[in-house]
Amino acid sequence: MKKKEAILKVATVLFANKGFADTSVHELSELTGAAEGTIFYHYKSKEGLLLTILDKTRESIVGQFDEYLEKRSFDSGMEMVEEMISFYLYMAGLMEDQFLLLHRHFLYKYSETNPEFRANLEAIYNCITQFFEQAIAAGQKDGSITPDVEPRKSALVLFTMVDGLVRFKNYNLYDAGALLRELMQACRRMLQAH
Amino acid sequence: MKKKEAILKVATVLFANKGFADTSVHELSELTGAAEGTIFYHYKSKEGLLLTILDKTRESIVGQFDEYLEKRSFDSGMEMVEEMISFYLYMAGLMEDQFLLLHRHFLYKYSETNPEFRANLEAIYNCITQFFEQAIAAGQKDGSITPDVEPRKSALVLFTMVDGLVRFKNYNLYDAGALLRELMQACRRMLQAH
DNA sequence: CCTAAAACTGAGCGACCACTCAGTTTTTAT
DNA sequence: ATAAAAACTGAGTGGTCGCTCAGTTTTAGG
Repeated sequence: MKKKEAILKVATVLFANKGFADTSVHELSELTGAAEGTIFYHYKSKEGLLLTILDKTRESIVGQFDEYLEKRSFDSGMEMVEEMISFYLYMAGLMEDQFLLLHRHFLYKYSETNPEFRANLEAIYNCITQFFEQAIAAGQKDGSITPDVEPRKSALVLFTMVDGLVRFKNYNLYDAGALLRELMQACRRMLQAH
Repeated sequence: MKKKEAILKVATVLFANKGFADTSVHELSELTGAAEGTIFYHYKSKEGLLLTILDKTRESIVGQFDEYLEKRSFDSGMEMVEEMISFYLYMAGLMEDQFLLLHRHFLYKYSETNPEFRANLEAIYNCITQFFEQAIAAGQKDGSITPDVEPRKSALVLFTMVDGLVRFKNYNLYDAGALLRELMQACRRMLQAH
């Protein structure tokens, strides 16, 4: 069971950082110490390996979000929004390769033809956006968030911002850390009741 | 000169939609009617072809932004911000393939080792973010935008949002059109003076 | 019409690709 | 200890890749 895990781990890093087509099975074999045949023994194809990685990624992300929100409680909806943004960015740092992978276009190409890819991606995005939506709806109930915004759509706009920040970091475009404070302030201004 | 252009056009579409590694020179040859040798006659390598595409993309995007902002004038900084967001999204629709290409990771991989890639990407991002920054600074002067925000960082947050929306559209994640109104409202709330 | 430059061709090359399979080693259960 | 199952191996296969190059066709100027 050692090599099976090693293959998955190394493949996650390489697929995320080098790309799917640019990572050869030969390379995976060299870096894991497993023969090429072993890779195909555990995962029937290179695409199958990618799907397994995506599966584990979904499991991990959705699991950690569920766990976090079960344990935590919040004084207000607005606080929940802020804490969720922090937690998202914390997770993106913790699972850097997986979040980088989620920004890779080949996943979305496969999901056009393979429903298993599609289902995993949808599960991840739905989980996150739904929690944002719940937070906004809760905030509108307790008065911490303005009733002028539409919860679902605002949740997507929030996600756009947070996910964009992660993309900045992953693509080495701008210093994401320096923007965190400004992003938080922007979200607060965007949602706060008067 | 006919085939040289055709190669560039077809390659732009395929690199953006299928990816760089997943597009073969053979395929480009078939779709353009040019022999494989012709492609290497005009562009010394596949990577050279990609660089030429990026070069034209930068030229086009920066050129159109400059032209737009030279011709237009705005009543306030806030209006300029709003119009720039509209124009960005308008351009992203007009040059769909080029904007999709800019979200492709292979460009950022090449830019780590090839300064010509880096320079083109920086020119594009600097152009857009600087105009956003100018708009915010102008708004702070004319009183339409709150002095509480830092122009440069807020410009990057704005860009995060707009670029994220384009990504949603390109990746077929959510209906970007339905989010436009909410995004605009979010930007206004985020920046408006009291 | 002539000629030189520019545009174009496609067979061929070595390298690499994902994947297979017949056989070996290791693990597990009895 | 033994046998069955699971894990693992790596040489081999057919195919595709980016790219070259010797030669042909088209274009442009005098």
